[in-house]
Amino acid sequence: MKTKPSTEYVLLGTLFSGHKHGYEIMQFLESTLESTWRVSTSQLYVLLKRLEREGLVHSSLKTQETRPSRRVFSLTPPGKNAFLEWVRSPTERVRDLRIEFPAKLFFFHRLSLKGGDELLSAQVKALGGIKERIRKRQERENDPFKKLVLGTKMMTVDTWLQWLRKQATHFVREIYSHG
Amino acid sequence: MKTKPSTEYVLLGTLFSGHKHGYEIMQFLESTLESTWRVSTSQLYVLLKRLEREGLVHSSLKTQETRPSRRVFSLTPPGKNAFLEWVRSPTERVRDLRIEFPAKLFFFHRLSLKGGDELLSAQVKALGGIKERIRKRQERENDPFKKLVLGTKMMTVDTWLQWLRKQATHFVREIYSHG
DNA sequence: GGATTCATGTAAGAGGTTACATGATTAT
DNA sequence: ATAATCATGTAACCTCTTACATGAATCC
Repeated sequence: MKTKPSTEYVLLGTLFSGHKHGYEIMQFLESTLESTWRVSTSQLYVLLKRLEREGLVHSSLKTQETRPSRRVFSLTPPGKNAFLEWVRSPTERVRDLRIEFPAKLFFFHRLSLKGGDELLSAQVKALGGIKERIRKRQERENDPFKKLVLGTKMMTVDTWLQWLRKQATHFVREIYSHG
Repeated sequence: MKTKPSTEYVLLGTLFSGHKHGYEIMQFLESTLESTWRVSTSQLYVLLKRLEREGLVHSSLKTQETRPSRRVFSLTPPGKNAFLEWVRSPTERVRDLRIEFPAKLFFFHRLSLKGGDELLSAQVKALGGIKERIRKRQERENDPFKKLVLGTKMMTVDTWLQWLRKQATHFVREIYSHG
């Protein structure tokens, strides 16, 4: 099965705690995820339409007296599953960690989901595998430029590993102590 | 003036040392920049066409006896300038550093360009400015999730600063000691 | 009276990917 | 014989961005 762009999972996540209409989703994202995850309004409606076509989301029109009608969206059971699977899986590519992993932690926090520790250790394990592959390539690489590039990759992975073990772990622990 | 996607500058860079035809550019990128910068063959020809339309590159057909004709590309003076300006400018967005900055260093190395130290210090300065802005936002941020995200940004900037001051500097110095 | 908020969308374009098309030549 | 190399391209599709369109209601 083809993996979806993560923005769609973020939209599913915003509907996890209950139905919302498009404009409401937009405001929610702006106020909570803010600079972490911006979706243009036009793109938002396109994605919602797609999610509905795929059966992950269901919508109905609610007319209002003094305001334009709202299209209210809610998660279907497959949509709920798709989100849960996404939010519990570690991010595979290092370049995607920057925005995707914090978003996952956000939902663990916001929705008081269980399994934050499992996600963390799964992510650490995934990065460990990547690190090992980089190390092996570094060993048999002679070209100084390619060594330099592999060095930046190794550096990035190591930095994320440290972050996962300290800041992210600390953040996840706080979810349960306060929630 | 609208900035071009950096792949186009990389193509200009491959022509800096002399004319090449499309297939040759492809092989050059595969063997030298390898995993750092991959362009699909179809996209390569599209980009070359665009660069010619914009006057940064000039081409002519060379027929061969036993092989298909080649379209040979070379830099025009504006193309040369555009490349030099790009390669000497620091990367503005942190997320672009990963692939763009090593590519710039690659060309400094490969083409024995002068001003590597200047690029390094300009990049350090640019990151310093970004770091300062993150620091200020961190100070007045209270939301724990947003603090966490700002933390990842700060971490990334710091890691790159360290890399620039050590590995990158070392690499640039070696250009001149060996070249 | 003018800007912002509410509320939803379409259209055009930028940048990229994968698949497809062609066809001779050389290496295994 | 068959696979890989040489050499150039088109077509379809995906994701996202920016601009445009509409129109009442409410805030300043």
